[in-house]
Amino acid sequence: MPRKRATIREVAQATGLSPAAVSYALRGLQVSEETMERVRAAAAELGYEADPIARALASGRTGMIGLLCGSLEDLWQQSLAVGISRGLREKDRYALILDAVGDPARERAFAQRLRDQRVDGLIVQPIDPAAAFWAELCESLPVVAIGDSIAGTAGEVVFDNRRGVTMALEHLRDLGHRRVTVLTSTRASTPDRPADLHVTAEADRLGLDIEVVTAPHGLAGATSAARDLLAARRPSVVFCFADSIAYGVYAAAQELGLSVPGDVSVMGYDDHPMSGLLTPGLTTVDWDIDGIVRAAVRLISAAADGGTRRRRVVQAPTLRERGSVARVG
Amino acid sequence: MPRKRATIREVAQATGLSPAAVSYALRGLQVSEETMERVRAAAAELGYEADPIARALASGRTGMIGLLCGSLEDLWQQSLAVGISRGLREKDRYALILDAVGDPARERAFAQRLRDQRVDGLIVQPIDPAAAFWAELCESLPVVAIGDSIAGTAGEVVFDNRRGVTMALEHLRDLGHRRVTVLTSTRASTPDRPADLHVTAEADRLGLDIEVVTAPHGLAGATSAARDLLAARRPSVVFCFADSIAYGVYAAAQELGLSVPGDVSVMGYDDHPMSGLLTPGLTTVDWDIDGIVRAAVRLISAAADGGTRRRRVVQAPTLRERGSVARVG
DNA sequence: CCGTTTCAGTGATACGATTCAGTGAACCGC
DNA sequence: GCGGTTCACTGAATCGTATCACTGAAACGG
Repeated sequence: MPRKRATIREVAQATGLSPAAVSYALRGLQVSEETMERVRAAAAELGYEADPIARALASGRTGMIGLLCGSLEDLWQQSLAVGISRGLREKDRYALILDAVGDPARERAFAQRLRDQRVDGLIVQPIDPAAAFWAELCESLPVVAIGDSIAGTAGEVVFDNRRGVTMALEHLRDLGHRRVTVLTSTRASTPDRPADLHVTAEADRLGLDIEVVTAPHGLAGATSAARDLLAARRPSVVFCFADSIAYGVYAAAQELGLSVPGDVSVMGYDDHPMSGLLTPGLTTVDWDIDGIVRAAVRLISAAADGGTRRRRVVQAPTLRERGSVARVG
Repeated sequence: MPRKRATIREVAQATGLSPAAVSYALRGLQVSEETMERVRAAAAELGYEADPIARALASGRTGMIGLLCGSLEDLWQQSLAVGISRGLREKDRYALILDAVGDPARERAFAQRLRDQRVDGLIVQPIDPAAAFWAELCESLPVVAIGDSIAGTAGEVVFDNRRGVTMALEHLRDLGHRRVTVLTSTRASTPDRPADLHVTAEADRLGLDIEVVTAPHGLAGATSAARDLLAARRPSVVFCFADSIAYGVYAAAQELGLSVPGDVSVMGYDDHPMSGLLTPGLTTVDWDIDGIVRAAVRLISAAADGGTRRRRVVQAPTLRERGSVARVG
């Protein structure tokens, strides 16, 4: 039978102190050096460790940070989640990760569930940044948004999507492409997503013809959408709004016996570690995932520790040219 | 200011019942149909939802399952984690994911931390299945092991590694390879890992020469180890003990201007979704990740719900031949 | 030497549920 | 109409910690 855990009361008894004193001592508060030592010794002796649940109930704090992902089918978001999780660990916090699977309703339900779980803060890659419930949520706990901006957050790490889109489209134009098919996913389907707007605006400015196609989320969804697309009309270039969507295009091209970039050029957006390993390497827009992770962890830690200044970090893109876009015309 | 949450007491007051009755009613226990309806209505009216923390303290259950990963640098383990997390959601449970980053000491600390968090069960991909602390842990909560067997678990999903290794090595032998370099990672560095044993045993049986090289964990570690390996002596084939290690070999080969499989053949182990997208596709041993996810979720749910029968699921491998292994001799 | 701070520690209560033992009423068969 | 069940519900204890309001003693300045 599992030996019952020691409680704070037993430590109190062992040291002849009150439970309150022990509670303070173990957190290095209000007590003399000597008592602290004594308490620590007794705690070690009894194998005592504070019960996180009871602690959470009493203090309202858990040490956990909620991480609400838009869709973990996306490999880039997986990398982000893993990175953030590890970054938080180094700050002695834990990540509670939930995956909205591209569904706004689930995003809402999960966000509230995380609040109920008393996470000390929430990092979110919003699917629907314009939704109303965020306002209420931001009032009851610090929120850091990644990607899209949400009103009322304690901080945000946003991508300069205008710049990223411009970079990508200019690159395509410079290589002679005139008509661009944009392949996005349901993750990005909210009508007024800034990135989508930028695409049409920038395409206009650059004199490019644009066609936007939306794929179901996930590698399978992207592959099947790409298959339909490539089979129906063969676009000269597909601009994918996530590297993992581009992977789907590679897969579809392979199935159909088309060569990249010979028959169809592909441009990505994200830079996942695998993108350099494909043949040809995927030309993409790199958002510096490590930088994003560091910024997000820093912002949420500061906010959860009571920091009050609202911070906004704008991530600058870099073009990674690897060979998946051909020169034409 | 955030409106304070409604408590069970307020619902009790609103319905004229005792808090106990409300508690029962909301869980569909012990009360009349009519009262249940009344309570539900009042709860909805007040926007009441049970506080998960208080509930956990009182009942000792959290609805969470701990997921302790060996190393999330490994893309395959990422897929596994995402899948399990989603599978648990469908059973109305949440996953608390921790990453041991290939470090046995951390594995131990995290396992105990998860127990303290009162997870209802623990799914683990053990780094060090022989460690002593598992026994104690298994006594205090249901544990399901994936990959390697641990004594005392409530269930396990193990891979028929003997069979998988045999498949891979026979395939290499059939294609004429006589000397095989095995590239493994620190994740697999425990001296007596069964899979390693199988390699030498099977190699003996098949009359193959074996050389084992260990890489640091993660894509970067694998790449640098592969770079050293390929530069020093050019093996005819590298058998990687995880697809993500194979990705490192692809990267190193590309850097060094070597072709796969022309200059060096590569065999993987896992079958990650990306493996089919590389050029050439990675020949690998597929463990049916969806099957593993389903089995693990089923086992831990049963155990956490009080099921008592110890279950063992043996996963059978399939060879995915894709073209990264050349015929020689 | 007095009044005020500071220090170290105490006792009680709060956090918000679950759960156990018990209670009165209704119902049962005989 | 009586002992025994069952039903629907109540009251109180419990989970293990944090925190608030105090208290007695020591330290301090003038």
